[in-house]
Amino acid sequence: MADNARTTRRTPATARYGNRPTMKDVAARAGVGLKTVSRVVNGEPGVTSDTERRVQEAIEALGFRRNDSARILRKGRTASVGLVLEDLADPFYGPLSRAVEEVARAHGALLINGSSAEDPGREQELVLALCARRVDGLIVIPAGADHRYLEPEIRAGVAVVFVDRPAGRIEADTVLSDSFGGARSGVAHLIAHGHRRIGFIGDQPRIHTAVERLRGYRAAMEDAGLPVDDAWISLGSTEPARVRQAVTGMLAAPEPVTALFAGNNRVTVTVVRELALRDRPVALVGFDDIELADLLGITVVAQDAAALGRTAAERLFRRLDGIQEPPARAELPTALVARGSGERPPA
Amino acid sequence: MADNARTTRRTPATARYGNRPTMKDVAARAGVGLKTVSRVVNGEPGVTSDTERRVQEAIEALGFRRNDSARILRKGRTASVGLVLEDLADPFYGPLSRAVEEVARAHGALLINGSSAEDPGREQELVLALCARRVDGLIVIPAGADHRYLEPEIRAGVAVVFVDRPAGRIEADTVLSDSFGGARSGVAHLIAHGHRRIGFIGDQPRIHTAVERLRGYRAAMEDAGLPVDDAWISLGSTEPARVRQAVTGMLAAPEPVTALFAGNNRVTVTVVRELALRDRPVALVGFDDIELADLLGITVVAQDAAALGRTAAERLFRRLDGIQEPPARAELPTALVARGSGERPPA
DNA sequence: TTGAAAGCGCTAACAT
DNA sequence: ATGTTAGCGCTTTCAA
Repeated sequence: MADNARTTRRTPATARYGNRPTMKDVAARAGVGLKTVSRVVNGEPGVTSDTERRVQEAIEALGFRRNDSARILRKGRTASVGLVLEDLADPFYGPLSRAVEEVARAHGALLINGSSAEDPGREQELVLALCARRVDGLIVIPAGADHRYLEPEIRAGVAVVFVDRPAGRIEADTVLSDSFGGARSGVAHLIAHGHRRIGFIGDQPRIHTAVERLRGYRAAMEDAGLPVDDAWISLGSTEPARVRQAVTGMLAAPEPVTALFAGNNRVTVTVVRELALRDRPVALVGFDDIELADLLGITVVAQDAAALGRTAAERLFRRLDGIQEPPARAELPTALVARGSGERPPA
Repeated sequence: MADNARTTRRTPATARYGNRPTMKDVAARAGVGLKTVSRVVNGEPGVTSDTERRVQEAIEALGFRRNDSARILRKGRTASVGLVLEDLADPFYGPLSRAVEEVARAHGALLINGSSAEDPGREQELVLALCARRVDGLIVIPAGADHRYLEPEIRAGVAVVFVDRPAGRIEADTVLSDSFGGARSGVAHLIAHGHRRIGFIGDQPRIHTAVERLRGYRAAMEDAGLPVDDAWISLGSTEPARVRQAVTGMLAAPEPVTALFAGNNRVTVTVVRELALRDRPVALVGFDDIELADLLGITVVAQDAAALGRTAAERLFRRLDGIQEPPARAELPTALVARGSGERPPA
């Protein structure tokens, strides 16, 4: 046993992986060659059942588990995909992430998640860290507006799919919800219920969906031949304080709005809370569905977060399977769910 | 250029990593040694600024990015941690996961997420896959009740922290919410408002928190000297249909309950929906806070999901930093948030 | 059926 | 300041 692999380690200072047994150790213990262990571990044919048994015993005895880091290095595939989103704690992204995970799992891949916190620098840092790990593919909900930093990676073979928002300054597969159409139909719904002065409170203008939804708002107003007062439009942070102020401003005007369109789930929540403080019956339609919105009677334009994730992941794995199509853009429909708040007539 | 590394590849069939340039390629292009490239890439000292510039140029020109798979193999640390939870789409786990991510990020580590879907087999499969990847540490919200399969891994040096629910049949660091105390105070709150017949609707009895909360319920009843009728207790799946049936049954009895305690967020949501269909004013306290519960006036026993995640992750990284303490159990407090539904008097 | 040898791309140790 | 060599633990290739 003097030349046991353990004793010949040159670098005992750093206990690698807690000094786990390797295939070499298993081979030594079972009295077989390294490759035979590899065959057993991977279920490859060409091993007699007797040899296999001996190897299995050695594996059990030593508590061996294959080191996938080495396998990955050798095989050149990590069987993992990265998902960079804004914030996993946002109820919109949880289901999206879960849907991606399910598709990845069906393809035998693990999912590495990262939150950009809506910071373009952090997005890039995360994406490149994932590229350094050689994830097979990447799904990105972009925070930034310029993704040229990804060009070398894509050329090198990383598959990338953008979801929820489009890529900036590069061509790439993209899966979006129909923000424009959804907002347009939501605002049209308010107009159909008699409203003529409608406020729009949305996310920051550098976010694509915010701009698209505003465009939908304007289109609906124009379709109905209604004028739009700049005071009825407020884009900015989704911080409650900012949203509250916007609501207050629009309702305090000499000719106040009689209805509001909220640009996303976080805005909607704050608007609902703010309106609950007042007597005035202001109509409301929000973009994104929210848990318990049914009980509160909140009319929403719902998008299917899970479908976004699933569609993006399926596209990604088709790319990984080698399809050679030009980058495509998919747009998923939204659904107007009338629950009361959007059907209130003007005061 | 005849002996360029590219041309001597033995395995061109499988385009590894899309045939990305390696440090060797960069070294050849910059006319320096491999180790010099490594020094530049890792910001190590001992490189003249002129050499560094040439290396940087080669890196840019080739679009080189360090292959962390190789680095990981060599260094024996993956700088990643795994988190196995029940379902990332559940609003309770999103914030928990995000909190873990933030701590991991502060330690330079990435987070690999996996959902067990409350299936012990899937939990084990995920955990072992993460061990094979040699994640530095693991945070587990267990679905199963027997974690002896982790013993070899823990002996081999993987740090594991259990959160939200304790490990089964092994000793391990654990971070829990005070389910017993929280439920007890929630039920005591209902009793203090005059209720004597109180129903308990909880999750499946194989889930530790469900049992603990039921124990809290019983303790509160006993503290008040109140009898408990078995018909007032219903444990099982959190499927809406099952919960609806439980509510219906308890309210249809000859001596119906006048208040309900809901064992977790999913149960609460369904109970609220079910009660909204009836005229009878049934009091309700739910375990877990829910978005918009404030507007619906739902009294809850709130636990801090982010704090659970943060505490568990901090414990994990202290383990990775080498502390040698016996496994400990932390228990985080809950908070009763009165909003109306729990203060309704008996009908 | 089995195994020896080469090498994935990097870093550690040791020259120069 | 820079380079050379020897692995990390696995899979691939090829020979026995």
